Parts: sequence; structure tokens; C-alpha cells
Amino acid sequence: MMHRYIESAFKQALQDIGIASPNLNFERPKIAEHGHLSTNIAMTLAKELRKKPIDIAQDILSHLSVNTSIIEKVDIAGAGFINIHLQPHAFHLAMRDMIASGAMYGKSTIGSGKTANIEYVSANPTGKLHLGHGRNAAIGDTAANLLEWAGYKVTREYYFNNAGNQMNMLAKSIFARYQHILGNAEYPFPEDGYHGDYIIEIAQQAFEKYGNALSEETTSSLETVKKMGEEWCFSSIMNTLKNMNIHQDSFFNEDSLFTDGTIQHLLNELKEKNLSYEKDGATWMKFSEIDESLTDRVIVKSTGEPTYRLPDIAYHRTKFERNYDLIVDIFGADHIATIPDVKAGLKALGYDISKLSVLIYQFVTLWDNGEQVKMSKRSGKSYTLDELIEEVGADVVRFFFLMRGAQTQLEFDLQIAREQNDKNPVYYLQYVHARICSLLRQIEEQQIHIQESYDASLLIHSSELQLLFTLSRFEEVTIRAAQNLEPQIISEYLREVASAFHSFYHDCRVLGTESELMNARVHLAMLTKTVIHNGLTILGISSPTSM
RNA sequence: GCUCCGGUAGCUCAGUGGAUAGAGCAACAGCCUUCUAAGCUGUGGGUCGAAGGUUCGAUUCCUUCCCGGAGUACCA
Repeated sequence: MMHRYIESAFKQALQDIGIASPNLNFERPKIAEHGHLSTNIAMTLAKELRKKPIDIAQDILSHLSVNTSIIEKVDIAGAGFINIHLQPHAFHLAMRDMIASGAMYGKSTIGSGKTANIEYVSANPTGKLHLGHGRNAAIGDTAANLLEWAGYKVTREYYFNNAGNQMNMLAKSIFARYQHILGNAEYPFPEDGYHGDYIIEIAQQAFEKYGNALSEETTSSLETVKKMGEEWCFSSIMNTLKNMNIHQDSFFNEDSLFTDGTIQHLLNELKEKNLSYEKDGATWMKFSEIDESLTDRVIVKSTGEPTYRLPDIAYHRTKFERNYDLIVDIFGADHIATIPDVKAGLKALGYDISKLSVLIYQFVTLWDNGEQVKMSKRSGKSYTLDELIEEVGADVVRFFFLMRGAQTQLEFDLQIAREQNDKNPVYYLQYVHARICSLLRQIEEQQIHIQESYDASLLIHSSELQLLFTLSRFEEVTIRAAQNLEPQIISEYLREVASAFHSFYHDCRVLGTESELMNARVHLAMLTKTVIHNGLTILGISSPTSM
């Protein structure tokens, strides 16, 4: 937001010294003495111009005509940095622009007119969601929010498979528990079956609904319990997602790819294009020919069943056929191996795979009282996402999943998450919102009249200027977060906003000061409220009006 | 073995090829007759896993190695 006041001046100066299309970037110096903005343009031009960076910087400055009401001074430092010190007036202008954006402040247009499909969660209906799904859901939903804020029209998609081996195992597991309920204690539980208590619950429901009518092990009775299992699991999953403030708008059933002939069509096409071959009774895909770092893989087993790669390619193909400008997958680290194969397949079919962006997140480990909480799917002892939300609340769960980069392993510390105090970082952000709401309530109670117009030039305290400066970065932060699909950029930024606000609120009284100054400070507080609220909304976290 | 992701303060983690590497927590010292102290201010704390290389400049890019994790099926 600050750039716009100075960018054109620099471009003009560069043009004057013969640089037509410079790669001009402004950074935020870490040290206050280095100004508010800085550029390394002189250093990047050094090679091209074959001159010393400091001389180039000097050249630029001598051609730079600065608006002294906005720029206090420009100086050269270090190896050739050009540091720009802004006048308070620049912040006041920025404040006007930010407030003019209203509730929309932070939205951008980089994705305007474009569509995006983002697939996340995509858990099969074989059980409850666990912590890994939680991280997937939080990242996916927030990435979708980021794209919407950047102007994209976003489809939130959930891909699931209600056929195949895993579902058969679910059916067998329920059926075994059902047999046990019927008193047939010797009925063997499948070796790789699902051990969770929910299986017993579903079996109990089957017993209540059908009595002993399913006692004979037939395809039909297995189908019946499978259907019950699917419905039970989906209902549980949807409920958990709802608790996390997540709604998806497209549910894609893998099985439909088989029933509507998409898979067969793809197989025929791969054969025609000479991308597949038969060996040992199976159908193989020539991945090694598309990309020599890959190896050929079976796509249809000798039993006639496809492997997961085939529907994965077919499914992603539908996303390309649905003409999205951007396609995003959120995958756990355990799925990492399939991505190169899917990409290679799509590339060979002629699609532009640069549209496909795959976000990989690493695993979550749960800690409590300094000890790791072991999660085992086999024993069914895994800590479910529901239990976590129940224990610490959806806001804390979402924030904890988002406050770290996706590519790092996440340590979820239950002890900290449980604490309703300053140790819990999410409250630090929410407290800003609650404090401002409280301030506004008091203004109303005391019947203080706040004017719509305000004199921003009264805001000259260093805490006020620091807060304005931080707020002015919001739009560029949402853009960077959307471009990189990194929610954690938002959570880091909001912590900076919170810190700047709390300092301001500590240093500068609002109520009881001279009325023009109070008026300006109230507008600054309201602007902060907008930024915090918008940021928390992107993260899918509530903005409490009191705490 | 091979592929991918990590390794930064006591702990958990930020860090866009830039300047003196940051934050939170923990530790220590202060700040409430006034807008929520779930807050503010200050102090201490570093071989950025190791070694080479590229660069005017490397925590960041490249190579090799070490440690932790994940994946390497006619499982998904």
C-alpha cells in the first residue's frame, strides 16, 4: 500500500538513467534506522551496468524527484541499499485508503475472473477423522479462503471412495462385531480390520435395525452393513467438519469414474497413445518414457482390478476438463509418491500441469504433559479430531494447525492448547478484537459522538505510526499468502498486528483525550478491528466481541 | 539403497539471495486510582546440523555427508 506513493518516482528516475523495465522491489528493513522501505535495485543492476552499486544508487538518487510531504529522506547504506524514510503523512494517506476499502480491505484482484478447484480432507468413509485430517482440513479450507480473497471463484471439493478394499474391510469388521453381538463369539475378526469402538456402535445399530436377519454371511448382508457403515462414517465426518467451520460444495465419488465409463475411456486412450502395455497379465503404464526419473507401474492388476493410480489420473483429468485455471490438492506426506505419477500421466495426455499445485503437509504429533500421545489406527486408540475440538475448541484447533508452515512436522501441545491464558497464542489475536469491541461499547454507553470524518494527521505517536504501518501491509500479505498458499503467513502477520495494537493501546489513551485526537484514534482502532477480523476470518477463526 | 520433507536461542517455530538472524513460551527485572494485565516495557540467551562450492553478498542456491521423519507393492 505504501509502495504506490514512491514506485512511480523510482521508475521515472531509473528511466532517466536508461533502465526501461527494472525489476524493482521494495523490502521491509528489519532495523528501524534503515527506514520504512528499502530497495536493492542498485545492487541488482551492478552487473548489467558494470558499475559499483553505490555509484548506481547515487545516480538514481540524483534523478529522483521526491515528494517531500511523503518522503522524509532517502539515503544510501551498506553495500548499496537505498533506504526510504517516510513522513507521517504517508501513513495518514494510507489510513485513508485502507478505511475507504471498508470491510473489503485485504481483498485483491490477482485472481479475478479465474476459477480454482481445491480438494481437501477427502477421507474415505471408513472411520472418524483424526488429527492428520484436521491439519488437512484447516490448511485446505484456509487456502480456499485465501484464493477467494484474491478474487478467485473457488470450488471446494471432497473426493471419496465408497467402493474397493477398504470399504470391504469396513463391512467385514462391522459384520464380525455383529456376529459377536449375536453371541457368535468365535466368529473371527478380520486380520486388518478396523478396531475402533465405532465399529461396535454400527454393529449394534445393525442389530437393532435388522435383529438376526443378517446372521448368514452373504454378499447381501455384507452390503447392508457396508452401507450402514458408510452412512455412519460420513455423518460423523460431516459433523466434525461442521464443528471446524468447514463446508464443501462438491463431493466427487471415485466409483462414478467406473460406472460412467471414464476409466474405460482412459484405458483405451492410453493404449491408443501407446502409453500403456501388457505384461504378466497386468496393464502397465509407461511412466519411465514420460519422465526418466519415474518407473513403470501397474495400473490394472492381473485380477482385472485397477490400482489407485488409474482413478487418480482419471479424477484429476476431470478437474482439467472442468476448465479450472488453478487446481490445488492438499495431501499428507504419506501420499507424496503418487504425485509425480499423476502429473506425468496428465502431461502425457496433453494437459498443462503447471495449473496443478499440490500442497504437502507433514505429520502431526500430539503431546501432553511433555509426553507424546501415541496414535495407533490398528488398536483404534487414535485421538480423534472430534475429541480434540471437544477438549480445546475449534478456534484453538484451527489456529494450532495453521500457525506452522505445512512442510514442517507439527507438534500439537495439548497442554498449551487447553490453557485459556496468555500462553495460548490464539487468544493474543482474539483479545485485540475483544478489546476494541469493548472500547466501542463504552463509547456507545457514554454516548460519545464519533464523527465519520477524522484528522489522521493528529496520529503522530510512534506507536500509532507503527500500527498504521503494520496495518498497511495487510493487502500485500494476503496476496503473498494466496500466491504461496501458505496460511501461516497470515497467522504470523496477525501476531504482528496484535503486538502493534497492544503497544498502541498501552501508550495512547483513547477515551478521555481531546476530542479530535480521540476521534482519530477511534478510527485507527476500528481499522485495526477490520484487519484482525478479516485475518481471523481467512483463518476460519471467530472474532469474539468479549473475552 | 533410492525419492521427498525437516534440522535456526533451553522448548516450539518465523525468516522473500541482502544490512547487526527474529517471535512466542520458559528465565530474570519492572509497569494496573483511568479504555479488559488474556496487556505493556526491558535483560540474558545463537558454530542457522557439518564441510566444500557459486555470488559483491548465503540461514536462503548447488554438491557431499550426519541426524530426525515420511514414502518407496499387481495396498490407498
